[in-house]
Amino acid sequence: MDMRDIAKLAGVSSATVSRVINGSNLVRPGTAERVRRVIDELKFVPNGSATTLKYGRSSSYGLIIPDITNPFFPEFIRSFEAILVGKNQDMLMATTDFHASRMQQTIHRMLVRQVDGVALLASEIETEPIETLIRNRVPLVTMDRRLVGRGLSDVSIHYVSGMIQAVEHLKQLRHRKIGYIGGSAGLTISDHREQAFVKAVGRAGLKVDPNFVRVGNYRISGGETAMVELLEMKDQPTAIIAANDLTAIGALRVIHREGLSVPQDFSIVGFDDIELSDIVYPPLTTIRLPRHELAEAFVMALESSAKDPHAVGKQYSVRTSLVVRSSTGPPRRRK
Amino acid sequence: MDMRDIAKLAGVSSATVSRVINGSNLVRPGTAERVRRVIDELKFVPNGSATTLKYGRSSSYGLIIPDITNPFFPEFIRSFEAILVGKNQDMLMATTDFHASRMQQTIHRMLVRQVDGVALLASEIETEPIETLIRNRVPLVTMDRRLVGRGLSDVSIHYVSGMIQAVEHLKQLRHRKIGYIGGSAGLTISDHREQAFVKAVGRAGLKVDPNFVRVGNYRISGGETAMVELLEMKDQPTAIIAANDLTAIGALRVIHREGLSVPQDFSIVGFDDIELSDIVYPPLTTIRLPRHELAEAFVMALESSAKDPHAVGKQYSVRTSLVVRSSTGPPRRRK
DNA sequence: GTTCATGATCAAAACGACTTGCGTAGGTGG
DNA sequence: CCACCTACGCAAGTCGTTTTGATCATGAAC
Repeated sequence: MDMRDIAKLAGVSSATVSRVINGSNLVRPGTAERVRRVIDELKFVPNGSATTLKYGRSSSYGLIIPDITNPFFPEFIRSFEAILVGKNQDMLMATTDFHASRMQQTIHRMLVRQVDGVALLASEIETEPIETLIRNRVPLVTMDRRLVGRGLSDVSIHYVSGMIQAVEHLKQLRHRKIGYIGGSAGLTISDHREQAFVKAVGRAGLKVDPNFVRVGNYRISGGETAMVELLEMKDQPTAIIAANDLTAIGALRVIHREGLSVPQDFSIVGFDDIELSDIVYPPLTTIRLPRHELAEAFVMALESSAKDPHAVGKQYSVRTSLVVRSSTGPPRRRK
Repeated sequence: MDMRDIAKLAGVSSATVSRVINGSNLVRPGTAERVRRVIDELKFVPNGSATTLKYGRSSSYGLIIPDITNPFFPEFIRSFEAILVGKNQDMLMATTDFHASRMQQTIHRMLVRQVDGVALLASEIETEPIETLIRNRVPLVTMDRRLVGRGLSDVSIHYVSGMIQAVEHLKQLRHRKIGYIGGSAGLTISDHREQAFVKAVGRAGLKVDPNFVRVGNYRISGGETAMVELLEMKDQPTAIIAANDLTAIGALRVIHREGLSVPQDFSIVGFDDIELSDIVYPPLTTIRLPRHELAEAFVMALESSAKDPHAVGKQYSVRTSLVVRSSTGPPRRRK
């Protein structure tokens, strides 16, 4: 069943049917009504690939994320999808599982599908896949890469704002030795978070002890490993800020496993504010990264680039802020 | 850039390019190599909508889920996507957020996109959207609906196997009063879980006290509300099985909040075995629903239906089994 | 009653990949 | 030297929608 069948049954041409579907005002109300009735009766659904072929745009955006198992992403996707649905756009989601080859494959698939733009939240961002997209005139929006260009926008996260609040909060509780468990080594996004930490500590007039700064992997396991290392040290921090909530939860588990408690023995601060952080025990003090605003920024960036793929993209920014719960408190007087 | 440009540059006709891409043996190796080189150099990507239009199939499957925020689904999606990637199929994901209107919208979008099949894991399954798909000859695979037909398959979950193990486990610990917190009222999938519970308790020679059976909403909040109700009762169960892990975690939180402890005051058993269940305190004893096998069953069903959309679908089944952790133990001797 | 304007509708071309039947240029074997 | 085969070119047609320049109908103006 195609548009011509509808046209025949409604006694019009396929051009008129097309006009009715797309809401052109060049059709008499009576004719339009007749056509609509036939469409409803036959439950006609237009063939999207024909439209895409003809029109060159698919009304869909690609979304590439590293790991859907990290609760941060589902919460982001939820907002992202909801916004797109309101704009009659589809979402083509793909995960890379941190593999460069998956990334290549994924981008190729997005090109085949003629997506109108790609939101790239994967951390292992390399130049090659990005160039592939740009060359094919597919607008790209990255997260926290802080570079823009033709058809290339970026949504950066203002880590420092939340980080300063966190350090200030810990300082007021009389913490002086603050540790940090980062993300995976070598990712720019991890660097940004760590730099924000260093900056915030400096601004608070405290010192960063390099021994208190460890790497993780953005997952629970990384937080665990790093915390084990910290516990083996003679001199230990009294408070720890983690690169994300999962890392913080990993640290939490190790502390409990060792018979120590939070916040008495260690204060812990996470990052992201995933739903989970309010569920673990004790509920996590964390730096909130607002998912909905992030999703909104991405969609805005995608839309404006899709409208004019030739234009130079914009730099967007999303602020962070501290959410105080129960995993932070005054340090125990030890020694 | 299209196939003809490639043809021109390689000094062949577009027919030959097509033959090369699709691996026909009617091309001399040397020629094929030359064509391939041009494709690589220009990073040519064929236009998927043209192919879809011509062939009527899009090499993509739709996936509809109710709530991506429930960790069960990301874990499922992860497997589902990985399997599809291996088969060069794309995934069009959509969430309904439990709204029937979203479901309608979603299905319409899948039809427009010419998906080769739809995996429907949304619980609020109604007949209308299903009929729409069947009418358009789009193979459909449902979860736990236990109905098959032309182009309609089903993957059912064998709740009873795991449920019997759970009840048996509790019985051996000397529990006699076992409660149940279900899913949302009125969903068939909730009924199946509850029936499995009733059946398992009966088989263990115990009685089901209707007062001990409560409804939830598959989320933490539902588990909390139900647990509050149970705690207000004079006569209380000593063990509780929940319809999913989130519900169990909700119950857990209320118990802790009331200063009681698990498993001393209550034994708790969850359902799903999401990663989270190993992270909460105490780690949850739960009935494992293997996500990867579930995803495999879905893909198998989709593939066989896509091959022959006219054939009657099959009924698949995935078994469940108990995972014992620390949220279950002997009941405290009260009264 | 003819002319014109205007609005509604039509027919045909275009989008890009793929197929196919037929034609032909080379090379090989007998 | 003829027959045969292989590897390709060529050109036309397909998929379903959108868009275009062209045409038709209707009514108003003269």
